[in-house]
Amino acid sequence: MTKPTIVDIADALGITPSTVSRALAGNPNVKESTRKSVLQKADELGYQRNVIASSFRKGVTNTIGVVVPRIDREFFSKIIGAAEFRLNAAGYSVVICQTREKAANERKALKMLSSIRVAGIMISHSSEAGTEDALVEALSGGAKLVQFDRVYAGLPGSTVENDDFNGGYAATKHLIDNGYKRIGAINGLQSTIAYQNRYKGYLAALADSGIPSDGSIVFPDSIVRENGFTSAGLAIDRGCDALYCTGDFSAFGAMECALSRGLRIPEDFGIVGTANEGFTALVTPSLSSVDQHADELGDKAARAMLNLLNGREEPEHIIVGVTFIPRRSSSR
Amino acid sequence: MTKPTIVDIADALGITPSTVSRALAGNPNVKESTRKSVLQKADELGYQRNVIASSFRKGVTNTIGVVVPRIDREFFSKIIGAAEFRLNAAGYSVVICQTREKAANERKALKMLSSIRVAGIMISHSSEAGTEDALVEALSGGAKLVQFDRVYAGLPGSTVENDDFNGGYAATKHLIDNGYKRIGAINGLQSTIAYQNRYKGYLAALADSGIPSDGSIVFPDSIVRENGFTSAGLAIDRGCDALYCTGDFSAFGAMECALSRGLRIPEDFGIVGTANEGFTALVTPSLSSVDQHADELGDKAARAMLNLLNGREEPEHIIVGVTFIPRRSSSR
DNA sequence: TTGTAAGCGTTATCAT
DNA sequence: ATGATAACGCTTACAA
Repeated sequence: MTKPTIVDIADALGITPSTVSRALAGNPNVKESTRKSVLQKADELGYQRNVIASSFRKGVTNTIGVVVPRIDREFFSKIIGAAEFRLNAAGYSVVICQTREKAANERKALKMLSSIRVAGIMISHSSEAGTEDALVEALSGGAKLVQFDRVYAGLPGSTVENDDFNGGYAATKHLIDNGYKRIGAINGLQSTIAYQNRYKGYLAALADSGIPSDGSIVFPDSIVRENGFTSAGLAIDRGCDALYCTGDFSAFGAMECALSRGLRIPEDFGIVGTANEGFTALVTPSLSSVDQHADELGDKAARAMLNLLNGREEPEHIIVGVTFIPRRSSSR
Repeated sequence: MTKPTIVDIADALGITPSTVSRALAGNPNVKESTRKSVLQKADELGYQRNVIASSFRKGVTNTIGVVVPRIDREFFSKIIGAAEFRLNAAGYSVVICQTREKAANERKALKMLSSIRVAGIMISHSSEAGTEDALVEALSGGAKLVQFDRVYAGLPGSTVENDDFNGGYAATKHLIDNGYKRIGAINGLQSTIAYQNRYKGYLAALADSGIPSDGSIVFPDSIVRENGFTSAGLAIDRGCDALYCTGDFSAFGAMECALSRGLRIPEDFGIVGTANEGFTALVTPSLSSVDQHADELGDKAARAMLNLLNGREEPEHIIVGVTFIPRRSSSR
């Protein structure tokens, strides 16, 4: 026997499908007794709403598309985990797409999401820019937009970002407070806004303490371990006694370099990273880092999405605070 | 103006929607010239198939549900990342659900997936058992099943698991080969089949080398860092000079304990972990570990799913090999 | 408060 | 190779 529909319920009760539909949808214009009998019969028949039919009729699904560069990065997987939790609780399912940092993949993902008529799109853009048009196109069906972490200006919808400026500021200030005198920065490719803002924080902290900045000890490379190692070598050659790093892996590379040169950490050389990856607490010496509250960020992004879906008109622009976690690598 | 449909294309071309539908679906019974004109007109009008309508008509979506305990664990996020990549390439979208190790959440997730009529379900079960009925129910609509990592017997569909036995065997054998004499095990709660199999591998390696096993140096606790520390203390008290650990965090805890007691690693004490988490290569001393090839596992699980979706009848039961990665913590 | 009836866009069946 | 037609299950004006 085939799955029961609202018609079956209606027939069994001697009423019409519209009333059943209304009762099931919680429409207030349904007599309490009618609602009760409908719900009971539905239960009795093992009725399960045909979500596809419903979505088809309404022209939109109860699905949220989440687009990230990669899901297997701790930061993103935490965000997605938290977002999924809240969205699921609100009755939405979550479709994920990875761009692997490619604009072409991002376009494809957006196309796919719009084709399955998602109710909303949550996105952290790939490092390759220039997908605004595809995003606008994907929203043409009425999907709501929440951008998080990596955000484009000039688009509709809400945004959720870290307080990157203060992350950079706090980390740098901590190094200053610990007596480091010549503090370099491995500050990431400056095409990424977040990295720009962290760098601004770094500069502000130096300025506030009357320390002149020096471009020769700033290394705007991709923040991988190897680059951290290389840049740290140059920084040390140029007289640095500390490094602010906009990533943990580059910070770790820097630490390896300093240790390989016989420097003691934190006595001779201080290092702070960013992201508070799980490994930072486990390495020797443990690595100070800026925690980005990924869980909170994911949760807030999901809430912002739900607000839009629930009819909120004015977009929200949320800043999620960061927390500097001092550890051994910079505490003397 | 509203989104164009196949009716618009048909009207514009003076043919019927059926033909347009067939042309778009790649039905061979369509004249080449007709197909061409349809595709061109579709492109011209900016036609996008209404996937919901199509799914509605066909009774099934092009969506695969993936159920895992948590997405923010490296092992699972890698699996999902790889699976998403392959499934997307095959035209499927991926819905994710987290159970957070709770059977109740797993039931809810399965219900949700069946309600959105997913074409297939890929699942690694929560540690709370007993959801077979919900799974069977969720499959009643015809969805295909692939179980991975944590697998129940007696269910339809394919399975993809690690070669846990050989992981335990190889790691233990390596310790033996490095001259460790009294090798304990932090082997995880034995309700998990994978841990059972790893433990069997451990026992077999000992037996093959003529080393008697000793239950007093086997610690079947939850494999968190703290338990690793505690168990290692007992193991050391009981004369162990090495530990096989079925997880990396417990192995790390064990390492901390050994170091805190003034033991040198690997000279005095050897440790191997399992999972090859990112941090294992970064800690001091670096931690030997069993790599589970999470990417490969995710990819193979996705392929198994695609095979079922493409009509394969006989389920596959795939074992994904593991690789022991020797590092400093056990190499002397 | 409930019923009527139309229609969402696609696809499958049957006929031509 | 194409056309005609019905149907998938639900929602929603509109009418009663």
